[in-house]
Amino acid sequence: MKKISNEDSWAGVLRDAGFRLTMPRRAVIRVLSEHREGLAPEDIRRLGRETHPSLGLVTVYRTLELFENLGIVRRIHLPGRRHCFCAGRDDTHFAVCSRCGRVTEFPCPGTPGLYGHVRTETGYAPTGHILEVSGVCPVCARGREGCG
Amino acid sequence: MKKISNEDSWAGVLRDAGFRLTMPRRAVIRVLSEHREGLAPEDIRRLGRETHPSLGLVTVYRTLELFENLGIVRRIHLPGRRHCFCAGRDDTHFAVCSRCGRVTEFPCPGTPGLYGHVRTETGYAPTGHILEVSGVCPVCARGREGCG
DNA sequence: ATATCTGCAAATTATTTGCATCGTG
DNA sequence: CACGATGCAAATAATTTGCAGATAT
Repeated sequence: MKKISNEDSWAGVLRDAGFRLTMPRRAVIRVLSEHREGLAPEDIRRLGRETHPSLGLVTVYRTLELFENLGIVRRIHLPGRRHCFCAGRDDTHFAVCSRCGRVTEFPCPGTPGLYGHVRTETGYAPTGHILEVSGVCPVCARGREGCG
Repeated sequence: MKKISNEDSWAGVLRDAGFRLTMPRRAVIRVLSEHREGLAPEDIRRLGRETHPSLGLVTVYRTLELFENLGIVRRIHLPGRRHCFCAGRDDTHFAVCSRCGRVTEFPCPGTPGLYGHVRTETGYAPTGHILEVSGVCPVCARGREGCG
């Protein structure tokens, strides 16, 4: 019994939402599926051209925006200024390796405690949150050569 | 006994770190002290010109970078793409009002639980984190006119 | 006095838009 | 076939750099 791959599952999300499964989108899906680190739009275009040589940067931007809206790609807010993107559902969070840039998803530790804390401290009624943890990934912690 | 104002305290940080307290920097400090919402560099320049008419956008960028490095100003990563800046120490977090954009600092709810969770789930050794909570601020929750 | 800081103009980088064409459903 | 999607070129927005002159200490 074949396990449904990440790529197949994304294709399903696209179709279910009424969007077409085109070659450029396939290329972007493949790139994001095969990489575990945050990628800038320009990186995605370059890597995507390995399988779809005519892939344009504009299409990458549009595809990322679409995938972000569909909840299957996440924008990463690195300490610096450039936005990166990564495969990931929008109910999870990311750990970002400060050595190699690898990104790993982890489930939300739970909001009740946090939201109660915020309500007490600020009076706000919380509705959502962004959480990113930076640290050293297992590969970098073990070997000296890192994982990049 | 006069309470040390935010502005005086910032001036102290600057001097202690060996930087000069110039008019443009005073202007930026004043703007950030007087506003409780995230401001884009362009906003800061416009508001800063009320007291220092020759304030340039480039200087605003450089000042924000300096203040961020000194740990007295924080970059806010809004859902969209534009970076905003806000007064705040770097050991706190922000609640951002989704209605009026007001930003309120709150103390970190504590990292041990979170970091243990991340370690278990990902194997990463956490060293820091970004946390932003979105919600409705008390002013917007009460009146209909919001606070903007 | 003098090294830091500033502001302008211009360069660079990031992102969006217009439009003719292409390709999926 | 029809409409959504693409890619290019160009427009716009965001940020950085070079440098001559101003200014805090």
